[in-house]
This record gives sequence, structure tokens and C-alpha cells, in this order.
Amino acid sequence: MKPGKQAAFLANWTSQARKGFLELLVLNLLGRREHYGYELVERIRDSSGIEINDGTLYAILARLQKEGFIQHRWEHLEKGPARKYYDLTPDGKNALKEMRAVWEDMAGAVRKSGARNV
Amino acid sequence: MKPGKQAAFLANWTSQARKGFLELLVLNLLGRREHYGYELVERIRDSSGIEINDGTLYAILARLQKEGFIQHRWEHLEKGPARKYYDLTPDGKNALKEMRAVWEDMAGAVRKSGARNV
DNA sequence: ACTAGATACCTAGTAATGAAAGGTATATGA
DNA sequence: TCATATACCTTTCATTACTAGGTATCTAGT
Repeated sequence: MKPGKQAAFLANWTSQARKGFLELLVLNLLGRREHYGYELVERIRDSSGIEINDGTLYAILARLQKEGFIQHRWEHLEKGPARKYYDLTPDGKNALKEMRAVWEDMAGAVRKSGARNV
Repeated sequence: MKPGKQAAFLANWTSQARKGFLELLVLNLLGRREHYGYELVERIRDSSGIEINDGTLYAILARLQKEGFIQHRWEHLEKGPARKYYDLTPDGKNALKEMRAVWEDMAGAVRKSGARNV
């Protein structure tokens, strides 16, 4: 196989595998405490080592709010751009519970299906 | 929120979250031993409880073979339709290792980010 | 005063995948 | 004869992450 082809496949696969996962990650973090958007980008990168484009994150936040799973309040600082703080609604907490259960099923299936000797 | 909306969201989210995951699951199973397509559908359902449409599975197998990660041999039985047995190529084993590493990072991030009290 | 960079928000277009709904063919049992 | 199970495959659609843009405020350096 061509040398770059492996890397290209993995990059694309990773991008696909992150679908859904990123939403769960954001809800998980908002379940701990409120965050503003830019803060989430930094926190995800620094604490999880997961890179996320800010454009991707804001799209996720917009979707979650449209679903009624998160809500926001503006905080206008004396210095610097205003911040939009998000936290979970009761519907969001319910959705998070169900999403975690689905995720656990998937993680369990990967564990069970994985051979040790490949 | 409308009663059916929660369920509709979860179904869609699950569908998105399975992207990538299903390919990893298939490679994991083929890493243990060879399987034919129809067998994979049953095995995934029976041992993991994960439902997978056979059309989805055959598309995955076609992609993985196009990438050079799996190969097949035909088995013509005396009775019933012929079976197409798949197993991993060396490239497939390498890809599987890398995909598992990415998956572990994601699973770890979910664990670390998850609050216990939501 | 000007520039670069960091902070903080947002949008439009593209590519890739799972799901649904179809199709083909062989064998079995009512 | 008809339904069901086995076993393969294709086409179309909806959704989401990524890329590459954009706006605006503040700070630091020249």
C-alpha cells in the first residue's frame, strides 16, 4: 500500500468515529458544570487530548440547544468579548443518561469482540 | 418536549455514533477468525446485542476490501447459497491496531469527562 | 499609530457513513 | 404454491465532522 494511504484512511475513519462521540463529550462536561464555548474547546484539548475545531463545537452547541438539551446565559465581562455560558436542561440530563447507556453498549461490544493477538 | 421527540433524537444520535464503530467491530471479529457476511450479522446481534442491517454490513465489507484490509474466499456448499468468507490482511491488522488506539482515547475521554451525579 | 496574536463568537460548503428499501437466488416446510 | 430462511448486493437519503472562511474586543510589541 502507498505510504500516505494508511494515514489518510485513519484520519477519515477517526472523523467518522467522532460523530456522536463529540456530542456525548460536550454533554458530559456540561453535566459537571457550566462552560462557555471557547472554554470547552480548551478543556477538551487539555484534559482529554482530543482536538476539536471551534467551528465543530459551535455547531454542536447550536444543535443541542435546538433540541432543548442545553440552555445559555450571556456574561458580559468588563474586558474582552462576552461569554455564552451553557448548562444542561432536565431534558438534557435525560438524554445524556440514555446516550451514556448506548455508548456503554458500544464500548462493551468492542471489548468483547477484540482479539488479544492481532 | 413532545413524547416522541426524545426517542427520535436518541435513534438519530445512535445512528451517528455507530459511524466508524461498526467498522471497528467487524475488523475486531475478523481478527479472531474468518467469518462470512451473513454470519457477522448474526454474531453481532447475538453476542453483542447490536443490531446491524445487512445492507450496512455488506457496504462495510466492500469498503474494507477496497482499502485492502480484508480478503475473501468463496465457499460453495452442496446445499444453499454460497458463502464469502473474509479475514484480515496484514494491512488490516495494522489498521485495526491504530483504530483501537483511537477508540481507546475516545472511550477514555468519555470516562474522564463523565460526572457521576447527572 | 499600526500590527499581530489571543480571546470569543458564528456560518457555508463538502465528504463520508448508517439506515431504509429495494433486488437476486437457493433451499425448506406448510 | 407460498412463506420463510439463508446469503449475497445496490441505490437513495439524512446527518454530522471538517475546512475555511467571517466579526469583534483586547493586549503587547514596534
